[in-house]
Amino acid sequence: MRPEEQFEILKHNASEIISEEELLNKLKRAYENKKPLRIKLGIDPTAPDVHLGHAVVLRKMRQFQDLGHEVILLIGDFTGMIGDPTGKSETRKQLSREEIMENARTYEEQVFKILDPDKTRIKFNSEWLGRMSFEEVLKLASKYTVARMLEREDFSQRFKEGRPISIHEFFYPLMQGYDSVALEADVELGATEQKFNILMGRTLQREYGQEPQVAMLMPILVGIDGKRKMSKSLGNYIGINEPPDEMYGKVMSIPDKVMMEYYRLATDIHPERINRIEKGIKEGKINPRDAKMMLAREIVKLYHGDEEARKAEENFVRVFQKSDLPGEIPEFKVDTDRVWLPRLMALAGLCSSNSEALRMIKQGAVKVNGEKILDALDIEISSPVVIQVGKRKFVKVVKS
RNA sequence: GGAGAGAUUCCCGAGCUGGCCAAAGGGGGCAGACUGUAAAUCUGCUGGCGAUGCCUUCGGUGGUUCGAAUCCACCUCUCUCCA
Repeated sequence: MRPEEQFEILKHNASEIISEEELLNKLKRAYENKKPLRIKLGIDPTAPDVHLGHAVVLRKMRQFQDLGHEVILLIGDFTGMIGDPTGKSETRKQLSREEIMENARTYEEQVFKILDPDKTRIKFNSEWLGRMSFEEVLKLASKYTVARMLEREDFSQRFKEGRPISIHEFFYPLMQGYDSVALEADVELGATEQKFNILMGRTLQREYGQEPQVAMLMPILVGIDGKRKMSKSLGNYIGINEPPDEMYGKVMSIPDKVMMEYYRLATDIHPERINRIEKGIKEGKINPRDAKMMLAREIVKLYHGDEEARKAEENFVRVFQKSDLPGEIPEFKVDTDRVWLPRLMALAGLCSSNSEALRMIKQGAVKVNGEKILDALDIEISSPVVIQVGKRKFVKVVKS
């Protein structure tokens, strides 16, 4: 494909490209020399749950791949020892070789739902970072100043507020930047929050006599709470490995006001059609709920296929619009005839403790076989019993 | 190296003239009502335990006391100012 066309495709949805001109030039050169660009995406080996937020970047990665470029998934096994300084995270415990490999494997499994496994190279940055001598580290550290380091928002803010910053945290951006040097990356992809680190790569590449990489920054997808960025630790994420029903339900629970963001960043629907949907909602021609159902179906389809998406929608309608039981309810086996309800709820994973179960019961959140229960009773399990907690948690208790 | 300040339950943050403290208030979260598993609003809950009581929790370890988040000693960590 012609470089200009490639450029237009790649530019879509990106929140910032530094610089567009450089990217276009690199694309042109790659085209002329028939030498694909080398695209870097760094990932942390500590979070094996890939979610829709990651997918925004990964899907862009896939575009590069489909255009014939070389994609490198860089597993930050060495940088993972520090952890990207977010201010919250203290120094992370060092992961063992096995843990890292295990995490990397889990990661691959998920990531290859989006990327083409045959066209993806995987690298570990311990390969070069782990071998650096102290002298080389000093050389690296001399390339940047404290003042410039403090420009990073996270650092400056913590500095200003008198919160601790450990010296070794300064090394995170340096290390990430050095990865680009070691890989001779042409483009580094990341979320906008990665801007500082990715720009560091440019600086260091220049210092080490290479042509600087293009920084390609993708927008951050807001979590299902509609407020903060999607992340595992905030618990507001939709994992790409989640079962269809769960995924569908989570999409339905996002606030209306972020729905269009999801349309744009998490689906493959054509932008013009998205605009029409947006307009339709504004003019009251489309019910926001229906638009959201379409969105949910679309997202589920992406990761589970058409059929599963259709089933998830059916289930959703049945459970939440007709307040029926879901088609499939997870079973929980017990080997006694009578169980104290709170205990049963805790054992079946519907609540985290007996005490919480008691609270739930008191608040009228618990139904047994469709009947609201307000007292902590014993339950007979001679025949299967369906317990519902809140709107969405169901378990069928069966005697084993 | 010196001088001060501080570390509280998921988070922020009161309490710190010892018992009324499982610990105010807010945030977040969960649940109920209303809905479209949306938003807004109102209400309740928010350490564990078959439970009007008991157990573990207020940076760590010891101590004083009938009794300590609260007092004392030492330790660890953090911040601020000085060098």
